Parts: sequence; C-alpha cells; structure tokens
Amino acid sequence: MEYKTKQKEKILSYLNSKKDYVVSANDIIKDLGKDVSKATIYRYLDQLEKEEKVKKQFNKDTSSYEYLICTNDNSCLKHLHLKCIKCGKMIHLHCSLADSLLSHISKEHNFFITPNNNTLTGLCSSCSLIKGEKIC
Amino acid sequence: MEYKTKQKEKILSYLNSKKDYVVSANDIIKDLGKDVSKATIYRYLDQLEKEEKVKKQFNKDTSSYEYLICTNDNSCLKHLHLKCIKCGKMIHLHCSLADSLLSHISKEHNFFITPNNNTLTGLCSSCSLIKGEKIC
DNA sequence: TAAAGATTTGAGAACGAGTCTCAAATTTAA
DNA sequence: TTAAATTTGAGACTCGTTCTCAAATCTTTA
Repeated sequence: MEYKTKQKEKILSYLNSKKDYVVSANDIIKDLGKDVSKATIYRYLDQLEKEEKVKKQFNKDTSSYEYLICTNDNSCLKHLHLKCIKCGKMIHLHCSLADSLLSHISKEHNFFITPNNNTLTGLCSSCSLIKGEKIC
Repeated sequence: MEYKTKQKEKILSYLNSKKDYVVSANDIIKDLGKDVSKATIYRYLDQLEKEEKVKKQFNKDTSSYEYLICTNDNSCLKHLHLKCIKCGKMIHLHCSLADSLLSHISKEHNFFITPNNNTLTGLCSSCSLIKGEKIC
C-alpha cells in the first residue's frame, strides 16, 4: 500500500507546474532540494515512470534524464512526441499521418515500434525563429 | 592536421566489422583494450561523431552510449532510423511515407525535426518472432 | 635520416548522474 | 495510542565518461 507524503506531493505539483516542459532531476533538486532529498526525488520519479504517469527520456546535451508529466488519458503511450532541443517544450503529436506511418512501418517494413519512449527532436516554431525569420 | 595512427585504424575497422549493429564503448574496450586505451577509444569515437562518420545514441537499458558506423553517402543525416531493442540492429528507414511525415510535420505542425539523432525503437522482424509466431 | 615541431596516446585521477543502505521518521490501520 | 508498514535522508558508492600531462608517435623539413 502506498503512503501519501509531503515530499511526493511537492514533486508532483512541481511537475504539474511545468506541464509541457521537460525537467531534469537536477532542476527538481535545485528547486525542492531544501525540502526533499535527492534519493527521494530519484526514487519517486522512477515510481512515477513505472506507473506511466511520467515520461522519462535521456537528453544527450546534458547527459542526464529529463521528465515530463503525462496527460491524464495516458495516450502518451500511443503517440509520438516532438521535443524542442532549444526550449524543452514537448508536443504530443496527435496526427493521423504519423499514426499511419507507424502502421505502415509495421506492415511494410516488418518493424514494430513501441511508441512509448519514442520522441523526435528538433526545433519548435518559436525557437526556429531568429529575429523574426525562420532558420529552417 | 590529423595524424594517422594504429589505434584509430583498429577502432575504425572494428566499427566496420560491426556495420549495421550498434556497439558500445565497452564492447570496443573489451575487444581492443589490449591495444588501445579507454581514453583513446572515447576520444576517437567523439571525433568520429563530430565528423558525422558515426552515429551516437544513448541506450537506456545499459545506461551508456552506443555507436553505429554511418553509410558512406552520409544520407544517415537525412533519414530516420529504426533500432531493434532486442538485437541492436539498426535499419536505415528509406521510406517515402516517413519522408513525407517529416515535411508534413514541418509544414503543418511548424516543427523542424533534425533527422540526425532521431531513431525510433522497437522490435525488428526476427526479434518480434517467438517460436515462429509474431508477438506484435 | 635526423632533428624539430605537431599531434596523439595512455595510466590513472577525477567527475557526476544516479543508486544504495539502513536507521530514524512518518503514515496508516486498529 | 500503539504497532506495523512504508518512506525518508545523509552520505557512501558505482560506473560510464572525461580530464591531465608527460611520454610516445607521426609528419615535415633540411
């Protein structure tokens, strides 16, 4: 049976306050470290990931994991994501063309993508602008 | 100016002998460690990645990076990849539907995917079979 | 082919994200 | 309120990767 604690609540509401943006364990430690220990933060993040309440992915630039609170409907496990390498924004790719690519790949390429954990990276619309002009 | 050395040649030919399969730094250390130091292996792998001769990606299961020698034409920078989480095989996704998804995402979703570094993971055709039956 | 300058190598120390340990603290049910 | 169950935190620890710098190797020049 799971017990409620102040620490877990703080971590969860922190994640909720950053909805749509990835955060690292260090971000959380930096902001909650006075109240919650490192061990608890890592422990609870792992638990949330197992419960599929949080998406965990590795960021090459920082060489560490980053976390995103999932939408309530759990559909995060079924669609692809786009992550902006500049601002960290995560976009849930609700897109029929993407969905049909997934089924095409399994049917025609005989490869079975597990959508969970699959995130494509690039630049979001705001970050692809430099002084008002597209760089892409 | 870059100097040729025995160590670099050994690392390169090792990578070439594993074409189509990802290898970790530890794989290389295990097999070449008698002849080439850890420092040189990591150093040269990073250099190869910068020169875009090698693709470097993080493997969550082993918590370490893995490397794949790129095809000569450098088209690895332009297409997506599929990686089997079971056998490590990498597949270059030459697929017009995938290409059109990339352009669709940039045009309709205003998101600019950088194909390099973007690998979707799942099970390849052989690994999705258990005793002759598909598990997907 | 020798000498000088440029680059690379290797041993091992150092780094840092993440994990582990276990006694103390907190939560819950009775 | 008590006892059992669970969670927490300080700090030691792990291990992949990076760093350091003197010694070794490579390349060019004479």
